[in-house]
Amino acid sequence: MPVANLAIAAALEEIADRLEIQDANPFRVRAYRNAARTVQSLGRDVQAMAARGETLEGTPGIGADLAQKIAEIATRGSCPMLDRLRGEMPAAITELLQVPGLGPRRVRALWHELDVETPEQVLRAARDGRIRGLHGFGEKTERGIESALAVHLGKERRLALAIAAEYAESLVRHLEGVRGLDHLVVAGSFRRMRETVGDLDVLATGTSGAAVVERFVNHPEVAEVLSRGTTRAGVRLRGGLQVDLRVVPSESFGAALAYFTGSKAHNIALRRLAQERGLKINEYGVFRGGKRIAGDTEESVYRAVGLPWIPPELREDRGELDAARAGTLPRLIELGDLRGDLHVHTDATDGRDSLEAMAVAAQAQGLAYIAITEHSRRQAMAHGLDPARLAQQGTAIDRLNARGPGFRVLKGIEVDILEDGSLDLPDSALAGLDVVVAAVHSQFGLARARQTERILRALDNANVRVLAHPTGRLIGEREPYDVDMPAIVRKARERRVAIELNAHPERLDLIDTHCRLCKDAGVPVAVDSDAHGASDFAFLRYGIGQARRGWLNRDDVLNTRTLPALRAFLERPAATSPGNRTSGKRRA
DNA sequence: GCCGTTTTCGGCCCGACTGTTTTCAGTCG
Repeated sequence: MPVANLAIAAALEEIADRLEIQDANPFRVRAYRNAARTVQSLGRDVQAMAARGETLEGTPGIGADLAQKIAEIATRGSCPMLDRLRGEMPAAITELLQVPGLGPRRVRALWHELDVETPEQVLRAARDGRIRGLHGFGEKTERGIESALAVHLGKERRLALAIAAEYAESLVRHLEGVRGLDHLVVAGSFRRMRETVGDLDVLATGTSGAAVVERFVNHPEVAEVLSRGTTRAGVRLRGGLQVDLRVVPSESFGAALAYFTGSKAHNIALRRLAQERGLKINEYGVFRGGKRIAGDTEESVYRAVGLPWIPPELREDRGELDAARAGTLPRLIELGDLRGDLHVHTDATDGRDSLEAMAVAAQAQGLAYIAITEHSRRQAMAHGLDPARLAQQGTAIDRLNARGPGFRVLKGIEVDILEDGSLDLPDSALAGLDVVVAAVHSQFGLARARQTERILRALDNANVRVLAHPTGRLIGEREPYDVDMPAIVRKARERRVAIELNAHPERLDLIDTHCRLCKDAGVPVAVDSDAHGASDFAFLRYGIGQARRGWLNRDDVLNTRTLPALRAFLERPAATSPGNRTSGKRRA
């Protein structure tokens, strides 16, 4: 999504937060939250739309009023209502809503009764014992707030999916031995393969909930038990990750799985659909009146409301229910569909393993080909290749391929896009390669227009076949650089260039909504590991998760193609007369 | 604030757990 959309969504969330603290109509609050979500996952740049005088009116959940407010926020960063709300309450107060255990009512009470408005002030009030005296608060609540605030002020709260996966797998192993345990699944955003995970939701079915809960709270990593009942418990692990467990009867497995997989927005939409049919969905099943009519499997739940099963990665209320109803759900790509990997490093530059070791590992992963794409010379710290070393590596690749048929190693490069949009290696060095992957590794802070122009110019070089990690973000570390992604996708279509979905767990760059942008434009996406070591091909699983979240099917992904079909795509258009914009080399 | 072949007003998803309560409000997912 364009960065500006994120800012607009944040402003809408802020309105919702402040309205909530003012005890506004909850459905009005929800309207703002829904609008924020819509703007955030929109493929179009709302700021650019506003500049053209277009609004979002008519988009589901956005009427005349919200459309007008969004346009104003897009133009000047705020709107009169937000200005007014900001004037009526302290600036930092919305941050308190992020603290577990603090909702709008308590935040309002703390602010009005104790005149505290920042996390630090509330923490001090808790430590001074000033909170327990307030109506509706007690000593335990005060201690809960104190400990939640200490965590909140300590560190960021969302973990990369790959890290969460290690905890999830450990928890599953720990619980598997419990007697009477039937199903055991980690649901939630983890199952939806979101790029970061705020907490883990473990769902179990079986005869003895108490036994499962008992085993669960005794996991060696548990630092604190937040709650425990006979069917549900919550803990915080030593690393700070919160894990919630829920145990339901086996006949409710499907309903509970759907329920705890979410997303919340998807569930709300699904239950509304059920309501229209005179049904009620909860975590125990689908009910007509008092009678249970479905719930043992997820399929049965969706069937009850007239829909086919919807893959978890799509459950974000971004049109999947309509698509399911229309029978147009995509047949999502699977890890096994990948035939190759077009972004791989070796120890010739900053990789950890040799060319041969990388080839062996890729083969073990089930791939039929890889492209070796080292950094170019500008990346001095990574020992980037100059033309001579690139040629040397080509010779080594020839030798490897000569050993026999079957697995193939392609010659490539991850060439730097320099600040002016030119490439870090001359065309003469690039022309002989099988695949040229271009990427930005410097000057992340350029203004949007310049950054976009820089990348567009790089794509005009006819040697470039793939644009790698298109926004340069590092999850939780570095923001994406500010680019006009719709413009880049348009250029990629025009130049027949693929766009990479970098599967490295810290990158996962392309994001899901941009995957859909590519899909809709017919621009192939390359799901690549960016492997710097033999074990890194395992990253592909996360790239596939992200691709599925972006609605991609096998045909949308470049490296599902057979080697001959891939080569056909990689082939440079024959040189033609200048000015032909779909083929031919650009003038230098 | 949005939305509507039953409605332009009156709806808007559902349940568990905790703590502070004597029957429930607040929060969370």
